[in-house]
Amino acid sequence: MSIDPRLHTPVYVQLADLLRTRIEAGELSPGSALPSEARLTQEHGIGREAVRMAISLLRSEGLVRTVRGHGSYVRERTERRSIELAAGSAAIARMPTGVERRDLGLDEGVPVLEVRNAQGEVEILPGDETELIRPPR
Amino acid sequence: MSIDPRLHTPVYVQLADLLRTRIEAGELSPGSALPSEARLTQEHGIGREAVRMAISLLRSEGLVRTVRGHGSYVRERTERRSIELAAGSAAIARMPTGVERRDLGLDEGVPVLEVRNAQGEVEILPGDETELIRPPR
DNA sequence: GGTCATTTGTACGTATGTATT
DNA sequence: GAATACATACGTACAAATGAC
Repeated sequence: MSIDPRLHTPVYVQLADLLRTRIEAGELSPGSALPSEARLTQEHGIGREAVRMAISLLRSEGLVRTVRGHGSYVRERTERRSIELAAGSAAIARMPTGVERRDLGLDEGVPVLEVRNAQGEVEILPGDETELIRPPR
Repeated sequence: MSIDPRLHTPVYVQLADLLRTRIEAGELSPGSALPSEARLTQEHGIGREAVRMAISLLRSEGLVRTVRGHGSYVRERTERRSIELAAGSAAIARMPTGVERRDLGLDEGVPVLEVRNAQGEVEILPGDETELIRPPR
């Protein structure tokens, strides 16, 4: 599997597709490190910007987590706590603000659930650790 | 309000903060166009990459939508359809795959709701047009 | 603590491609 | 076709975080 700059598909998308395939195949397993930017740059003969855009794309999909000065890692599947949606409550999904992301310790590419109960009280829940349920009657 | 490259905060974050403030103040109202990349570059005396990173940040927060060859626009608040979470169902929030984004016509920075009913059937709903509710008893 | 190598982050410049008007 | 605007992609340089020693 290789990258061809002459194709219609942008180089960075080709690299993202390639890495995503390796992740989904389990070749890059949850928790394991992606090759460094330098390695990806050299091995595929492309520029660093294309490499960074590819990884940024995977981050925004919630597949990858990047630690500055350390590397990028395949995100592990988190445990989800089941939260019961109470009668008279409503929930929406949206991206967190910068403040919310810091407060909740959310990775990039992770939405939040905003739940509003019958009293109008709002709660913000981390999207990757929450499952909203309504119990069977 | 101005941008100072000497501050600890990166230039692109400063610009994003500045634009976000103007959006939240209503100075840049929903549907209206942000200044072009060229204008922002000139007016703030910064490079184009910093401008693009700022807008990219706002996009990932779901605040802004960018149309190639046209410009970037403040995203309008969409109407939300209320969907009842059925008994025995569960819902999670996550980012869409590339395919899902195209199929649902989602802007960047918009998550999906993945609802699984008691029969195990899965439905993917656009996060910016959906509100999950459980009716009052 | 301090230094070093590694790795990602920020920021600039330049050039060309592609979509819209 | 022309003008405008965003997208892709290269190169360069330096800053900042991390881990190893």
